[in-house]
Amino acid sequence: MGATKTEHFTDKQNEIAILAKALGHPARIAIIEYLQSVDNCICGDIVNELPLAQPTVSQHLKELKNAGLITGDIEGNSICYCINEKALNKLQTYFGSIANRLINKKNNCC
Amino acid sequence: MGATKTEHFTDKQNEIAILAKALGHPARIAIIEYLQSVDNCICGDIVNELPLAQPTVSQHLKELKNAGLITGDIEGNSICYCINEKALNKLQTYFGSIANRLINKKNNCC
DNA sequence: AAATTATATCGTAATATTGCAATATTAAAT
DNA sequence: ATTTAATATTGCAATATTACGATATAATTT
Repeated sequence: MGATKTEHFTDKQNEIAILAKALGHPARIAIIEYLQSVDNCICGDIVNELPLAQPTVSQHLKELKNAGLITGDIEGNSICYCINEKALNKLQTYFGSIANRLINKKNNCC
Repeated sequence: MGATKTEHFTDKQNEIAILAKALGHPARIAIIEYLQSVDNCICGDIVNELPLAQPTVSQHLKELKNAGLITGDIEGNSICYCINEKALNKLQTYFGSIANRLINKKNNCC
């Protein structure tokens, strides 16, 4: 054991869980916030921005990329990492619809 | 090593990461969706609803509770688990503002 | 071509997560 | 008081994550 039983859940549930999991680390939240704050997605400055060693940052970037939250394009010597807007929109829409449905609910005991 | 270096990140970053991490498993997404779908937050039916053993479900519920995403109130013999709307709203607001700021940005290279 | 710069990968130690059987706890029903 | 029911906790094995030093790779500059 130790591995998640993904096959028992729906594609949508797995998809959202993968996105949420990728954002389930403060360094990766910090990376997203940094990418969102800079205009020119000045790539590898992320390493300087974060309080972690270069290989660790590289690993976090890989996880964000695997989850589909960012893209990484080769730009000569360096790499241009950018937020994938679609993935962020998915999360916004998902949590939005859950939050909205909660508002329209009379909760008997909560 | 092996432990997350939370002290290097902001409270907000850690807070969002904790919420996202708690939702980073399809079983816990399924639990949230179930709680949101039932009107009466009929508690321990979650165990019957999920394709996992009772102790495993109990553990997932505990993690959601620790993250502040659900509450668990004793209701006689059983326990009434309910979604904490505030936590869901936090996520919606957070991803909403990131997504919105992305729209208002001219991306030079993405 | 050699040196430099930017990034990724490997290897590994420390720690965390996932899952469940067995068992404990607690309240309700008999 | 026992039994039943609902849920939590313990203990453990399998696996995953986090972090980083050392090293590899690949493009750029000298």
